[in-house]
Amino acid sequence: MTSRRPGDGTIGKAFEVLDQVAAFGRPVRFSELERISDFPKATLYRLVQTLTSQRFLHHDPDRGVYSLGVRLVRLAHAAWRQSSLAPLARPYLDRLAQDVGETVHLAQLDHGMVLYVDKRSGAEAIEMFSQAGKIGPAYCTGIGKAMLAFLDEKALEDVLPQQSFQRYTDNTLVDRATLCAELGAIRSRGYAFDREEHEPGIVCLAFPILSPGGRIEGGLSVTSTTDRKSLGDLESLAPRLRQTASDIAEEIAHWRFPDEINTQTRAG
Amino acid sequence: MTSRRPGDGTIGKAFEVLDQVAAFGRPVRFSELERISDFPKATLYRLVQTLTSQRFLHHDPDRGVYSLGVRLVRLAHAAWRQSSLAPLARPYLDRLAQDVGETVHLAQLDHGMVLYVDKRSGAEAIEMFSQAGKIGPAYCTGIGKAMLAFLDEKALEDVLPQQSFQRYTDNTLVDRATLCAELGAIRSRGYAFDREEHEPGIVCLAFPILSPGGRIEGGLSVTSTTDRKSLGDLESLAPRLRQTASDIAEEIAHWRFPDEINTQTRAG
DNA sequence: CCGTTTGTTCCACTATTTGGAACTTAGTTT
DNA sequence: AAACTAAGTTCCAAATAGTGGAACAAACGG
Repeated sequence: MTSRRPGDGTIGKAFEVLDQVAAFGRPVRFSELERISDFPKATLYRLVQTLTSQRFLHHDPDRGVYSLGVRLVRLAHAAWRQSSLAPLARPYLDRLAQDVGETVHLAQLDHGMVLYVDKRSGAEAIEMFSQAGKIGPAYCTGIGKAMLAFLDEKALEDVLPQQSFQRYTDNTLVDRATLCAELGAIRSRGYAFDREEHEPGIVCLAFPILSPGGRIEGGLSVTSTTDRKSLGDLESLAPRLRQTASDIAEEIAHWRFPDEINTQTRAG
Repeated sequence: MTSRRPGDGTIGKAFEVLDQVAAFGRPVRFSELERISDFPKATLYRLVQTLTSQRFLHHDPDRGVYSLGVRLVRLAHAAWRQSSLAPLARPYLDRLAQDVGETVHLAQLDHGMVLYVDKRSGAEAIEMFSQAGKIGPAYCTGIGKAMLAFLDEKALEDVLPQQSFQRYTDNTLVDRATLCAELGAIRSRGYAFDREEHEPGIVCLAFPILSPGGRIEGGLSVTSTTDRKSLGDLESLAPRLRQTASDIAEEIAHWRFPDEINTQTRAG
């Protein structure tokens, strides 16, 4: 029913349960889970037991509810640190945000969507939705389109069907053909705009971060509001952004992991 | 060999692999994993394939290395948001940090260790995964001891053997008996100190956050350095801290999740 | 007090995982 | 260039681990 890939067996099922718990966005009863799940009660029960024993779920015995476990936070911290993109890009983001005085985002593609991995808020705090770990659509954000545009044909073929093409504003690109044309333009221009396609009044300029081999490593964007900056104003920041994107790309390419240290067998 | 609980079958094995990748702290070759893993090559291979297909691991084909996948970051964001502690405590942390002008930590217990879930450094802003998700020892930090002291006997029995009792400084409590005595003192006093037990020159004052039922929900601490604040100075902050801890506790107790909204079947 | 809902256990059936071994590449050495 | 070595990938029969219908226990609501 759901998009569980064949061949991922029990492990895939366990992760599906995790996603279902996450989708609730709040602690959840066993019976609630059972209702939305395809699994028979006993099966679901055992999956939940196992996940709880592994601390990927947390069971509050007072309220009888399950929520995502803290071990995820712990692992995610490790994931963030060992990803080559976010930690290396950090100082560059700081400097860029300071220079341009607007909100700056760093993102990666995850399963056809934009996953924000870091953020700097500009002078004024526009409280938009975005924080590390947050996800958003790819087809209607500047940073999303910048990354899509540089996927190879095969990867794009995977990712296009995952776009929901929901209309958020009058400017949202709502079909595949229009999006593909736009991606072509972005590819030849080298960068992408968000022309209020996701939220009215919000515009952005975005660059891809490309490895020397041309593989897409992530995206970088500057976001502003129409009453502060026109698209033309934003475009004048293009050289500064391009430079930062390529600085980050080079940093990643040159990065050699501190060779051969078997570190800890769990410190404490 | 490793502490894989019996009965957690294939799922436990998959998570063990995730931990092993995390322990490297850097992208890792398949052969490196094979070396430290108890699993036969073919088995490990399939586990890694499955985890990669599920985006819990990421495979960089250029370098032939695996790292933790971005899906973890995504799930962790959901975990952080739906945990009752961290999001609810946020405004209280802000205010407390501003008032006391020192670093403030919010933590939970995870597997006998301290898991930091939020932090304020005097003035500066939040960076979620660079700081949240970090772990530290429980037996030699103020916030850790504050939480240990209020565990029930059974839970404490689980957790004490997990302490490494490594000596970090002259003041570190390095055996179970001494620690238990200290926990008793903390229980009757209501709060804990870190008397340079983890790092020389670093002291802290910490309170537990307790549910109405007496269950430990987390811990709250103010950290300073010996040249800025004496233990006595810190202790004078106790009423302020106690208040904040109980405010947070009450917030958690009163929190009723926005009843019965089946939200999205995955937005887009 | 009794019906109802929610959570937990059992166990014969079966599908999935297992891992030794053989087979490719890719990279070195003689 | 042929002969080695190491890393990564595939196969398949045997064994194990997961399945789920159904019965049971506990908690709730009127």
